[in-house]
This record gives sequence, C-alpha cells and structure tokens, in this order.
Amino acid sequence: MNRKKRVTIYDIAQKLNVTASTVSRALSNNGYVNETTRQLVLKIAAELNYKRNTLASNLRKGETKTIGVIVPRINQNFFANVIAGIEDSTYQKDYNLIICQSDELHEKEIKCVNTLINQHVDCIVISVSADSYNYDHLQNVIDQGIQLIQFDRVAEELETLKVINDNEQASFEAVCHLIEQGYKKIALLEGPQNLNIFRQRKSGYLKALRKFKIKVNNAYVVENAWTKELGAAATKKLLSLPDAPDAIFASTSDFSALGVLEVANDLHIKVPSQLGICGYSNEAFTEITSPSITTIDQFSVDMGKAIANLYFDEMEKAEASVTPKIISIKPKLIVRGSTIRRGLEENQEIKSQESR
Amino acid sequence: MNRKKRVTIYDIAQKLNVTASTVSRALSNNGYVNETTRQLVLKIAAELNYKRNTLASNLRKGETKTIGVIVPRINQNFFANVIAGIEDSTYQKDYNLIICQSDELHEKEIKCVNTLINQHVDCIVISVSADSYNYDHLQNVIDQGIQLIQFDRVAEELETLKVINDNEQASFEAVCHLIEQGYKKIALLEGPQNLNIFRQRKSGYLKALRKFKIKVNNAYVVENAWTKELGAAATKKLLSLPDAPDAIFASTSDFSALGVLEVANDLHIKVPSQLGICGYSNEAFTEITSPSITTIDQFSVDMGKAIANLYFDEMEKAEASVTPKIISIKPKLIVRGSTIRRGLEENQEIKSQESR
DNA sequence: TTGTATGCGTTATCAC
DNA sequence: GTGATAACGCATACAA
Repeated sequence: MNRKKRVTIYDIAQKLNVTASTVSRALSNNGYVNETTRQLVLKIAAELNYKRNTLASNLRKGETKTIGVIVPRINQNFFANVIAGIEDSTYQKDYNLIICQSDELHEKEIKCVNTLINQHVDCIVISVSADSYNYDHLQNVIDQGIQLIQFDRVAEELETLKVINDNEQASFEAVCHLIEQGYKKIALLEGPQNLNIFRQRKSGYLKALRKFKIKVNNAYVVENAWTKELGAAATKKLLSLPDAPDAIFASTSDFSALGVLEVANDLHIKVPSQLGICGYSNEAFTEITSPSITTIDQFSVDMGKAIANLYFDEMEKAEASVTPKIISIKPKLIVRGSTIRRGLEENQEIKSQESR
Repeated sequence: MNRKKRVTIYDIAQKLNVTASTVSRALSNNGYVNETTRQLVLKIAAELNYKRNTLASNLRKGETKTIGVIVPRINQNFFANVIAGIEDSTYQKDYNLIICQSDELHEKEIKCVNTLINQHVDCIVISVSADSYNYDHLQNVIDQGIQLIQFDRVAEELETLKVINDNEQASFEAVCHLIEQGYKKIALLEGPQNLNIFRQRKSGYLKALRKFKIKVNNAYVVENAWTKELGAAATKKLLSLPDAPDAIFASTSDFSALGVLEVANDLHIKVPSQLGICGYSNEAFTEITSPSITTIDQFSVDMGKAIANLYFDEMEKAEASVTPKIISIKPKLIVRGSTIRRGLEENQEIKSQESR
C-alpha cells in the first residue's frame, strides 16, 4: 500500500496565505475568526478533501473521545446487544468505541486493558471474564485516571461505577413463579460462583425456597451447568435421581435451559406438566421452542444506553463522586409455555393477587 | 474526573540519567542499546507503571495498527460473528478494532467512514447498508490511501479487496435440493435488489429453475420479505393464491423463514409434506424449531478471519495488487426437517448420485 | 481578528 | 552505545 500524504491544515493555510492557527480556529469553531476567512477555509478544506487528524488533535488535547469496551464474547447475544446500546448513545456524542473480547480468559483480559490504556481511551467499560481471579488490572485503570465502568459481571469489591441487573430479585421471582405453578422440587443449574451474577441468582433461588418454607435439597443444585451440553448432562443426572425434581431453573442461561428441554423431549417427559423449565436471558429462540421457554429479560440494549449515559453524566460533574453510582436495572420475568401448568384463569388470579 | 498526568519516557530517562531517546530505543527494542541499560529501563518502566502513549507513537509513525469495521448492525448474528472472527485474527497481531454500526442508514455509514478516516485507521472493513445509493464515501477511503475491504454486501463496481459468499451457488443448490425433494412450485422471498447478495440469491434461484426446466411464475417472487413479519405476510398471500406454491425459499434470512413456518403452523399446513421451507444464514434457532429449518451456513466467523488475513497478506506485499483479490467462501446447505419430504434412503441415493 | 511560539509523547536521523 | 534535535499534525496562550 502506498499511503499518500494527507492534506493538513498547513496545506490549507498556504493556499489562503494565512497561518495554520487561523485555519485550526476556523475548522474547530473556537476563538475569533473573521466570518469570511472562516467560510474560505471551509471551502478550501472541502476542495482539498481535508480530514482532521484525530490522532494529533487528541494528543494535543489529552482526550480521545473514545471508550473501550471489553466483553467476554462479542458474538454473544447479550453482549452484542449491550454494545449496540452503548454505540447508539455514544455515536450521538461523536465518541468512538474500541471493542475487545476477552474470550473468557483472564490473561487476555489484562492484555485488552493495557491496550486500551495505551490508546488513552477516556473510559473503559468491562464485564469481567469467567475465570478472572484478581482485579489488579482494573485497579490499574483507576490509577491511570481512566473512568472505569463495570457492568453485569462485576468485581463487587472495586469501587467503580456499575450498571447491573438485579439478578437476585429476578431469580427470586422466577422461582416463586415456579412454586406458584405448583412445582415443589425445584432444581438449580448454577454458574461459576466466582462471578457475582451467578452468586446472586443462586441467592434469589434460596430466598424463594425459604419464603415458601421449602427445604433445600443439595442434590438439586448442580454446579457449572453453563452450556447447552452441560445443561443436558445435568438434566439427565437430575431426572435419574430416586426423587427427581419436577422443575429446573437454568439460572446460567437459556442455552442451558434448551439442553434441559431437549433431554426432556428425548425422554418423553412432558413439559410443563411433568417438568417445568425456566431459563435466563430471553434469547430469541426461547420464544419459538415448543413449548416456548419461560425466561428472564435483561434489557440488554437499554443496559448499553445506561452505561453510556452514566459516563456522560459523570463527565459533566467536576469531580468524581465520593460513592460511585450503581445503576441497577430490574430484569423482567417472561412467563411462557414451559412453566404454565395451572389453568390460565387460575394463573391470572394468582398474578393479580400478587401484583397489587 | 481528575485525569492524572501519566508517566512518560522522560520520567524514566530522568530517573536513570539518560535521555528519552535511549529509553525509547530500549522500550521499542530497536537501535543499539546496552543490554544493562535496557534492563534498567525496563525495570524502572515497570516500577513507575509506564504505559506507552499509542497516540503519540502512532502520530509519529504514521500508522495506527487499527482496523475500522462498519456493519449495518452489531447485534445481528452474522455480523457479530464476522467481527468476532476479525478480532480473533487481528488480536494476535496486536491490531485494534474500531467498530461502527450504520444502522442500515447510508448517511450514518458516511459519518462512520469519515470518523474512521479521521482516526487514521490502516484499513476499513465494510458491509454496506441496505439503503446505500452511492459509493463516493468508499471511493474517498481509497483516495485517502486507506486499504478498503468489502465483505458480504459489496459494491461490485468498486475495485477493492472483497470477501464474499458464493450466494448464487448456494441458492442454486438450495433450490435444486427442493426440486429433488419433489417440490415443483417454489416461491422466492427476495431482499432489496440494490444489494448484490440478494441479486445473486435470486439469480441462483432462477438458474435452478432453468436447469430443471421449470417456468418462472412471477406471482411466486415476493419483493422485500426481509423480516419475520414480512415473511409471514408474504406467506399468507402466497398460500391464498389459487395455485399456491408448495415450497418457499426465504432467501433473505432465517427470520423470514421463521415467519413462513409460523404461518404454516397457524394454518395447519404440514411442513415439510405440504410445504417445504428453506431459509438463509443458519441462525441458531433454525435447529430447534419444529420441524427444524433447512438453511445455508455462511461460515461467518471464518469469513472474519479471512478478512483479517487478506489484509495482512496484502500488507506484506510491496504494492497493491493490480487486480484486487476477491475471496469467495462457499456456503453450505444444511438440510433439515423442513424440506426432507422423500424417504431418507431415497434421499441419500439422490445425494450420492449427484455428488460423485 | 490574526500571527507567533510552544508543547502533546514518541520516534527517526543525525552527530558524537 | 548514547545524546541532541527535529518532526508527526494540531491546538492554544500570548502577543500584535
């Protein structure tokens, strides 16, 4: 590639017999410039197809108007949506996004963080990887004076801006719903407990059982049933127990719930009458399985927008907040075929009793 | 936010009583530096938590090791996967990615292009938006001496590097498959014909009909049936025709095919016996509908990797190729329940006769 | 209203 | 081997 020399403000200045500073002022619309010379500069700039060199401008100004985003997987629905949401809000303010994916690897996550620091991004938005075991690299971000915003999977001990879901409450409601549908032996597929979100979801599950005075059966709690395959395997085990569960809450993901459903179908176990299934995330496919899967919507795009807005709000304030703001978005239980066991009328009744 | 002053090479130089140039050489490992001083520099740099300012470095060097990617929608499976593929390959070479989404809007696409030019990215990777009506902005990229790579949806008339699917061939095979399954009246749901990919898919459809000497019925060709809703609406119309089709090829997307399936289910039309359905893209859900949907896999992640590698290959060459390289990835027909009408044995036979 | 001078942090090209 | 110096392109304090 022969990279041609680009047009600079000096080229424009020369053409007009003014200095670069005048051109700079005219183009960036700050400081006094004679309106006619300003128009002239704009005209020549357009003619020469001038493009401002953001690198130089940023170096000079010490800010990049760039936000770095680190997610475990770009092509996971939830994260793709959050990114889309962030992009939507930042685009309007002429901010750029640099996207990195950690591939769920702590080491790669550290490399991503360093890259973003080197790039002098103004803000780093991160959802930590599943195998993260310490947070020195995030502390480093703070030490460098870069705004840090954690979302969804967060290191709770770090005092940073956070945008999270109320996972505990959502789980609680999901399990209550199952109980209200008459399920009594509810199993939990849980995710890596070093991640806050999975701890919270478990805690919501326990809370619901406690509320209805149902004893916890440890055999019903399956660790690390994260993927469709693991969900399926866990289900096979659960269903072969002497006292098998009558409902499974796949708190890890809808993929896991899908694994449950497929095993149930294979074993000719009727869903929802014999087995209730609830997933997490409201992946698109949950609507079209048969039966459709009850799940929890996380408002991922809105979460992205909330992140961006949180950043802009924080920027407007002169100094950092003493206690960093935490925004909690309430997820919503989406009740579908896989858990509606009681007659619809009866069900409606329960709902209306509950809500107000 | 109080952005603290960062550590620079001068700070390190001062500590060691050497000059910045020595430090620079030591850190970037080029030019002669005494091994002991080099180690010393590295040590102090680590101690002070020095981070190179990529902005300054890039400005000086005139390259950014950054690739800009513009897609219509970040959170569409296909694009998210392509991005993940690009990221995977570029990460290994320490390249950064700046992601933009055009939201299918030509005007926003232009703004994205300009942003990336301003950022002095080394390469712009783009899949054009649905409503793009001219390509001056892309020509502009070339004029600025920035490498341009188009993928999937491309402006064919622009001589740039391209990574595409062989849409025509894939469509051809899909329709041939339908015909071999005994479907005779095959409808086509087509997308915006200003996009190359939809033109090609239509052409593959026509080619298959021609091969089997089936006359084209214009009533069977539905324009702009892109989304699930539009696919459903089109299906209702098609099925109410006096001479209704017995198969529908939703060349636009699997979402459209899903719309077809849902309408068929509602109308109690049996799939695949009464109606065959074929989609496009191999979205995750096509596997779990009932029946599962026959579709075409585009190897999206591989496509992303191919894009990155194409760029690196091109960079290694001293000059741009005379005729820009075009990489065509052969998509794969995934035959599933929605089109398997003949007995499996018979079907196998046809297949084996065909292939070799 | 415009010009002059300087610096952002790094790297490349000299000279020593 | 190391140091001095200029340059990347732009923005701004200050002088005119």
